[in-house]
Amino acid sequence: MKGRTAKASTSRNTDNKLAVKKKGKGEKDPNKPKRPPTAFFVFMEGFRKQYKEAHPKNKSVAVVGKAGGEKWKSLSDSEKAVFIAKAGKLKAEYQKKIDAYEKGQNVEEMEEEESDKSKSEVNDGEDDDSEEEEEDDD
DNA sequence: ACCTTGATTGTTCCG
DNA sequence: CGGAACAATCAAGGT
Repeated sequence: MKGRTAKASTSRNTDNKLAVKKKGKGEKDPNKPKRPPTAFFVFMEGFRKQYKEAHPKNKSVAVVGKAGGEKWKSLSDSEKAVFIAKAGKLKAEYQKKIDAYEKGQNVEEMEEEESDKSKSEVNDGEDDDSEEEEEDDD
């Protein structure tokens, strides 16, 4: 959870007309990156396979979903941290893709005028190769 | 569609 | 104008 500490209700409304989001799924962007899997999904990726081996005759993903959810809650913080770390990396990469995607759509129409326009370089240097596997035994 | 949880996003309101 | 807080949508997996 980020800084979004869910406060129950601060009585901050007069008419209760809170966010009504629409699907707006009509937009088709070929370059639009999908959302990266959350820690739970990353965990599920392996869990599904595991479950499939334990129950090769199962066909419902729903069953695996429920089982995964329960297992997930049964994991220790340290174990979950492993997936969270992976999700964190994926999220970072996703943000990078989004950056590129937005820039691609933004060929022109730049509201932000930068006096200095000499900067149009995307970081291509990949040096982050430190595989860190922190496993903490409880 | 079933189903899970987390993350991102959109919307509204207060300072 | 910006952040805080909340509400809703979306991400995959297999038949």
